[in-house]
Amino acid sequence: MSNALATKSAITCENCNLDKLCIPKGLNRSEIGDLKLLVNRNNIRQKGEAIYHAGSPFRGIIALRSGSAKLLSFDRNGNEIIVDFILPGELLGFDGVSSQIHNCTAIALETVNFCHLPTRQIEALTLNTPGFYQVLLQRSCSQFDIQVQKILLSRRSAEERAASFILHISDRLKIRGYSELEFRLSMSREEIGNHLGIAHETVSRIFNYFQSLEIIEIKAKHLKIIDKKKLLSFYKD
Amino acid sequence: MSNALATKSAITCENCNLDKLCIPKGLNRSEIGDLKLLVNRNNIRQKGEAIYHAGSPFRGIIALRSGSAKLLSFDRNGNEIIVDFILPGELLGFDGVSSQIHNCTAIALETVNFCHLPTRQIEALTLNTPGFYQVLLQRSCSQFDIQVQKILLSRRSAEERAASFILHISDRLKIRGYSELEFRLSMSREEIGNHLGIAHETVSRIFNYFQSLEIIEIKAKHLKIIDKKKLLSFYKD
DNA sequence: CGACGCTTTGAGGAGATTCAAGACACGTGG
DNA sequence: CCACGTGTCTTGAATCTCCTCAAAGCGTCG
Repeated sequence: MSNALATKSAITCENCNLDKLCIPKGLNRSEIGDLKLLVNRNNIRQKGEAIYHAGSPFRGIIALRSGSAKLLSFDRNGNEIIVDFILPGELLGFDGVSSQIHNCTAIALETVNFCHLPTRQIEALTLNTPGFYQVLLQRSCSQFDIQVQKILLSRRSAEERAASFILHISDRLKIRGYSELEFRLSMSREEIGNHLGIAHETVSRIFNYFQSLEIIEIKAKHLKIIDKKKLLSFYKD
Repeated sequence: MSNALATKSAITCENCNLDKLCIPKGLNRSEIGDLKLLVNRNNIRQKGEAIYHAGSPFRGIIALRSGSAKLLSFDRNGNEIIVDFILPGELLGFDGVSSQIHNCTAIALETVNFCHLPTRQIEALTLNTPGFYQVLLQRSCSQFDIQVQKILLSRRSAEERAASFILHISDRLKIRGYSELEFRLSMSREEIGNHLGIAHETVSRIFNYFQSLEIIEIKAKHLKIIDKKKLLSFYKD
């Protein structure tokens, strides 16, 4: 699954199949032309490798082209806390903009291919490409909206969080043309629980509970949504 | 306390005593000159009144000059969830940038006085004032860093959250010249609990527990930090 | 001074965690 | 190709933290 979007051909921002999702969204054709000259493409990381580390200097915004990653911070005991999962077409790196030092670490959950828009080029673009600043600001502020959703979610029960997690991944995969009803989870139960703020045993119990209700079928990392309505009602009620 | 920063004289961005905290931070003198012509000053709201509502169109960024506010969203049952408290000198409104519709509601916790930088002027500034875009982007991305801290906090015990809350308010008041050890909480136990994700009875119990340990003295809304080190150790251990 | 809202305090209960042990899956080397 | 070992996932039982419900105390403001 993760390789479906990877390619060795001459993909640029103009023909990249992520064009509806990535930085170009919000730019016109000429502006995309500007952008493609400035982006470093075809950066690769293997599973477990870091894309950047917390504490390292901010070097620019990253757009995932294939594979998935986890964005994490550390609590006072050095335990990792997974702040977000990143899917293809999603942007990464905003945790370094404010202080110019990355606040989080980004690690590949499987082989990833990404584009990199260096800091210097961001500055150049904001001067020469009027629409670019708005795209970037809009994106960074949409992170704010997303975080509000996370706060709301953090007040809900473990079952609601698990349902929300599945539905959220499903939606994001659907947007980029994957099956919304059957997919592979690239992260472990441990990582899901960490992200949702619940124990991995609880994740396991709830997934199997959903299975017993014939809402989903789950076997290891392979997930199939059987009854989306019922899953939604779990999330909404 | 809340009135110390309010004033009826001709305060502009250049002589505003919040100049280290508000939008001008990061701008040079000439840029501040540009800004002051564009800002609407001396907007007032009384306790309980809204500064803006969720669902209303985004009209620009707001800078609190005096008083405090709560920023809230609603869960599926219509209960309010307090996303943040806003103190003087802090910016408000980023929840409307991404979709141009406010995602949250902002309500005064006491009489507030604020400046308003309208959308149209933001666009003009980004074209004519090179540094402005960076300030705005930096601010919106710093919200991201703050949200990461909130995720970390949401994993911790009720006692740790309460200690963190007190220390956080203390730090923010100190920055703008108030006593860091003795101050008035402008929000109720209910609102504190809502914000921290714990029941208001739990907030009350923990505050009184801290008092029994001679870490703080608390009487109604008046709070005094007796032993900051012990409070910090509660937060860090 | 009375009423209302906010805060405190207690008792009982629910949801999720922790600890522990067993099942399963996957990759490695023989 | 199978055996083995390691890490992941599942399942159960005991425990704990925090919530909910209830009632009384306190403060504040008309």
